[in-house]
Amino acid sequence: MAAPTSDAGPDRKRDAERTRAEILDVAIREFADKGYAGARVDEIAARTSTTKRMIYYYFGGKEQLYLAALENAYAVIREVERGLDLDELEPVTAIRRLAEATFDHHESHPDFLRLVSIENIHHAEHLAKSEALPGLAGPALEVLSGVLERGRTAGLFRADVDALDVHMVISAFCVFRTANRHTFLAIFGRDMLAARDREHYRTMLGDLVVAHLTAR
Amino acid sequence: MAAPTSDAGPDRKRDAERTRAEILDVAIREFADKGYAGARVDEIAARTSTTKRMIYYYFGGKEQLYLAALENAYAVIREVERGLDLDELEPVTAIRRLAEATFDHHESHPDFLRLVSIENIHHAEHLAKSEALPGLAGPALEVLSGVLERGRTAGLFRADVDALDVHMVISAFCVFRTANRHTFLAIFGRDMLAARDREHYRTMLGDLVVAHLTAR
DNA sequence: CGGGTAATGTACGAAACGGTGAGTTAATTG
DNA sequence: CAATTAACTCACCGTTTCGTACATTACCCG
Repeated sequence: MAAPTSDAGPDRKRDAERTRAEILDVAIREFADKGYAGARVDEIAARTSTTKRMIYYYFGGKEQLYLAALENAYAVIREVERGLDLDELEPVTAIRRLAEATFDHHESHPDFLRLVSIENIHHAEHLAKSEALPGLAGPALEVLSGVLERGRTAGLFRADVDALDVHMVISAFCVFRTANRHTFLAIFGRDMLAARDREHYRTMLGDLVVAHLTAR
Repeated sequence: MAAPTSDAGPDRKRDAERTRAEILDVAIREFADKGYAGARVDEIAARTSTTKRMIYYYFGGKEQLYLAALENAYAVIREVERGLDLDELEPVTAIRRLAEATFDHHESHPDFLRLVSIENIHHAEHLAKSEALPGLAGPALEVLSGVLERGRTAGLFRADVDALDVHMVISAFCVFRTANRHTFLAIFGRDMLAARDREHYRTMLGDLVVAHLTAR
């Protein structure tokens, strides 16, 4: 009489959604860790409580599984962006808040970044096939545009910086910090993700963006 | 009597160095394009004028070949850094020059960046084995430290920014622009490497760094 | 010029890998 | 309860892929 919500075990009931989700979860980690070509379908299967056959049953193949993992990662970051409410804040504070939210997300979701890096190595050819693609740009830019507009009319920000460029600077900083962590550590001996330097980098990002927007 | 320096052809003499160099050249492109696991030894061999056997003869195996490619890429960027002479320049100009040199190098050597990205996916485990590793940090930082010091004593720069952080910002910008080109294009419809925007990004990087250094 | 060695070409093996055919058990439904 | 379908298991296949044993050719030097 074990509850059907129990984790694993011999009395685990058949559950399509759970099985699918488990495969996807393991796949995200495996792809993020080894890259597309380096990931092994057999290995993914072995780390689940099901078999390799189920991967093909639910996803169709390695490539579709990878795409599903990638889309899932992007879906999560959109959640964060939507949850932000910056309209009430003073422009400079709002920009800082936005930068810090991006910073925090990248730090707490390292797999996302790794998948993006991997996707870039493959020239974003899988992402191009994704049906979710059109909706990906929206949230981040709309929020940012609003804040910039307010800052400009208040005479606080330069007029010649566009939203996409600001987004680029924020992303570049956060992406570099996590995506290039290992070579940076190997060469310069500094771990950009070390806990003790976290606040330093977090405020540095805010400083950087605000300085750029308010320069001259 | 064809010159032994001729490119290819039936009368090409035996030449160990040339063969080795040709393999390495092809390998760099192949690894940069497909990643470590995605690259195929047979494919690399096919693109050279020699055979797969030679790869094992000269390099020992796929992993050693990859490491050789990676080291070669790093060797090239150090050349650029050494060639810079910023001591005569006014600090603000010197910083701009340094940033632009990094910018230019990343633009003209896309393979280098891709190999670094790939190496990060593999947690820099190959780079850690490299004997060339200790010499990699030097040049870039020494030059930068000097400029910062001069800027500080001249009262131009903030006192609380260290060289490695500045280097990080410059790298982050340049790396993001090339390493994340494809997903950025797919999502936002802007090609960060488009020729028409080149000057825009180049001056933007200078603005960004200088604004950060001179803020407050 | 002839022996020796460095350089190169050929052909193949063994294991890894993505993918599938066909049957089996559990849930659902009339 | 029988029939139907969804979820799942197991064993297996063909190909790719890294690596190598072995034969062969060009070059150098006494």
